[in-house]
Amino acid sequence: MGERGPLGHRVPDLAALELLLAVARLGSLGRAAAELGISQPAASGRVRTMERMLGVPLVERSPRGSTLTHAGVLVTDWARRIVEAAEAFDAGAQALRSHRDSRLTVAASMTIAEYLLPGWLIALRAARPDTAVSLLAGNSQFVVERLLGGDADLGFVEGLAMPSGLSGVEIGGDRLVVAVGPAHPWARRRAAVSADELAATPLILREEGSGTRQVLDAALSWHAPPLLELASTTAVKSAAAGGAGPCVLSELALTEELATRRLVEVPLADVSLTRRLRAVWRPGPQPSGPARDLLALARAC
Amino acid sequence: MGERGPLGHRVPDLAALELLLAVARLGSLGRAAAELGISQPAASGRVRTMERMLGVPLVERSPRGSTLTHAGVLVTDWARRIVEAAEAFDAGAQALRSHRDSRLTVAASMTIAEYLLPGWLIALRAARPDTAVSLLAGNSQFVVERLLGGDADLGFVEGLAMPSGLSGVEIGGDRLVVAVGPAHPWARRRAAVSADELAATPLILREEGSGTRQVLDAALSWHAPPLLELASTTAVKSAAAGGAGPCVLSELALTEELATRRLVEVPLADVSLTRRLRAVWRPGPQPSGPARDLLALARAC
DNA sequence: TGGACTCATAAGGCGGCCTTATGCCCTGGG
DNA sequence: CCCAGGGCATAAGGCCGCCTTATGAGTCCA
Repeated sequence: MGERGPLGHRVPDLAALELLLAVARLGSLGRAAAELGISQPAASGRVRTMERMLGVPLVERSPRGSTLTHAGVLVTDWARRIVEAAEAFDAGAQALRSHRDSRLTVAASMTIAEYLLPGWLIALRAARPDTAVSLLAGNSQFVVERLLGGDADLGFVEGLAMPSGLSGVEIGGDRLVVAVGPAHPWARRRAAVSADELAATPLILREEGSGTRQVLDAALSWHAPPLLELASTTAVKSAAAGGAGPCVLSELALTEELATRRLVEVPLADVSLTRRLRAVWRPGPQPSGPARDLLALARAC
Repeated sequence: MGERGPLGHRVPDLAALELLLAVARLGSLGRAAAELGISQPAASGRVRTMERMLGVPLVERSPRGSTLTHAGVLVTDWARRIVEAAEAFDAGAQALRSHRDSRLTVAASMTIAEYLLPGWLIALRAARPDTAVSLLAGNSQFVVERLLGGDADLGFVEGLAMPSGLSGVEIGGDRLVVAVGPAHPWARRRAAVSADELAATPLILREEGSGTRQVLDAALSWHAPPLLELASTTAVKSAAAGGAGPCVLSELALTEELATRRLVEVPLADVSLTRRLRAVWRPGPQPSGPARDLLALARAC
C-alpha cells in the first residue's frame, strides 16, 4: 500500500472517464457508446475494465438502462474534474497548435495564459465554434512586442501600468496573496500582517523579473532578501506547503491550494498587492470580429 | 475546427503527461524514463507522440539533456492540473476500493467526500504511506448510522448541529454562496442582496433533502419556490452559468467557477449561510492511530 | 407472443506500444 | 588526440489490449 506506481495503471484513461460521464448523463451504456462513436460492447467492456481497476461496481445495469451506483456517483464527480482539466488542456493546446494560420492570434502573459485563457477559449468555442485562436505566451514585454509587430491581434497582460503605445481596457484584477503551509505559525494568526512586518520577513518568491516580483517590489519600498527564489510557481507552492516559509503568489495560482487548505492565506493589514489585468491592442479602432468576441468573454470576468 | 471529438484523441494519456512532468523536473528523457520504470526509447517515443498530437515541439533535445521549450512550459502547467486531478481521483478510488478490510474506515457526507477528502488522503499518504483508508459516502444520517453501528471509525459531516450520540470537533466551516452567470443582472450589482430579497427570488437549488437545502431553509424563514430543482451539483452550476438564475451552492463546489468567473458571487447583506464541518466519532476516547492522523490533517484545514 | 430495448459474451483482427539492440553525437578527461 | 560516458534516435520484433461484428439472454409492453 502507498505504492507510487504510475498513475496510468490506477486511473482509467480519459476515454473511459468521458464514457462514465456520458453514462451518468444518458442513463444507458448503449446511448453513451453511440454518443462517443464506439460500439456498445466496447462501452460495456470499458466500464467493466474501470470497475475491475477500482474494485467497486460503478453502474447498476438493468434491462431498462444503467444508473450509477452510490460509489459511481462519487467516482463520476472525481472523474469530472479530470475531464475538465483535460478540456482546458485541449483548448489551450488547440490554440498553441495553430501557430500562425488562424484567424485570431492572441498574445498573453504567463499567468493569464496558464490560468484564465483556457477557460475563455472553452467559452469561446461554445459560443463561436468556428473561431480558431492561436496563442503566443511570454512576459508583458513579449506581448507588447508581438502586438506592435503585428504578430498578434489581441494581448492580455498583467501589470501596474498600461503599456505605452497600446490601447486597452481593464478586465479584472489579480490579487497577490501571502500564504503559508498549515503548520506555519502565521496559519493560526488572527491579527493581520502589516506592511513593515511583511517587508522584514524573508519570503519564498518567484525569480527576479517575474510579474509577482514587480508588484511586490513596488508595494514594499524595501524588503528582506528572499528566503528562496524559485523558477516555477509549482516549486514555490511546494516549498511553502512544506512549511519553509510564507510565499507570495497570484490568487489565480493558489485557488486550488487555498480551497483544500494545503496553503492558508495570511491577512494583510495595510498593503494592497493587486495588479490590473488588461486586454490590449494596437491603437485605433476597437477590436472587431473574433477578437471582439474573446474580449467580451474576458471582460465578463 | 470546433470539432467535439472524444478528448482521448487530442489529449495525451496520463502516462504521457506524467512523463512530461518528470522530464521537466529531471531535465532528461532517460532519467524520466528510469523514474517511471520504462525504457528510454519508450519515453522518447511518448514525447514524440505528444508533440505530433499537439503540433508543437515540447522539449529541446541536446546531447546534454532535454529542457522544455517555451510551449512546453505552458503545456506542462496545464498537464499538471490534469495529473493533480488524477491523483485526487486515485486517492479517493483507493479508499473506495479497500471496502472493508482496511485499517481505517471513514464515513463522510457527500460534499466532504467529493471535495475535501481526496486532498486529505493524498496528504495522509505522503505522511503515513502505509495507512490504508476505506471510504463510505452518504448523507449525514448515513454517516451517523455507520459510526454507531461500528462500521466506520471516523466520520465527517456538514450540518448545523452536532449529531446527538457522537463526539466530535469542528474542523472548519462551509459557506453557501449565491452565484449567478456573468450575464445575469446581479453579476454587476454593487449593493448586497438582503435576506428578504433572496427569499423572494426563485433560485436554482439541489433537490430537497440535500445539505444545501437544509441550511437555506433554516436561514430563510420563508422562501419562494425554487426556479429549478436539480439532482446534481454540476447541473445546478450549468444552469446558473447559462443565466437561468441565481444558484446556491457550497463554496467548495464553486471554487473553480468563481476563479474563472464562469460564475460570479453575489454579496449577501444580512444572511449568513454557513454550516459547520465536523469530524465525529463514537463517544469515548479520542481517536487514535490512523484515525488520529487523518483527524490532525483535517483539522489543519 | 413478438418486438424493442437493454446488456453480456465470444471470436477474430488490427494497432499501438514497449523492449532490446544498436548507432550517432557531443563532451570531458586522460 | 583519442577514448569513455551520457544522452538521444532508429530499427526490428513481439506482446497485449481493445475494438468490431455477430449473437444470445433477460425484461417490458402491446
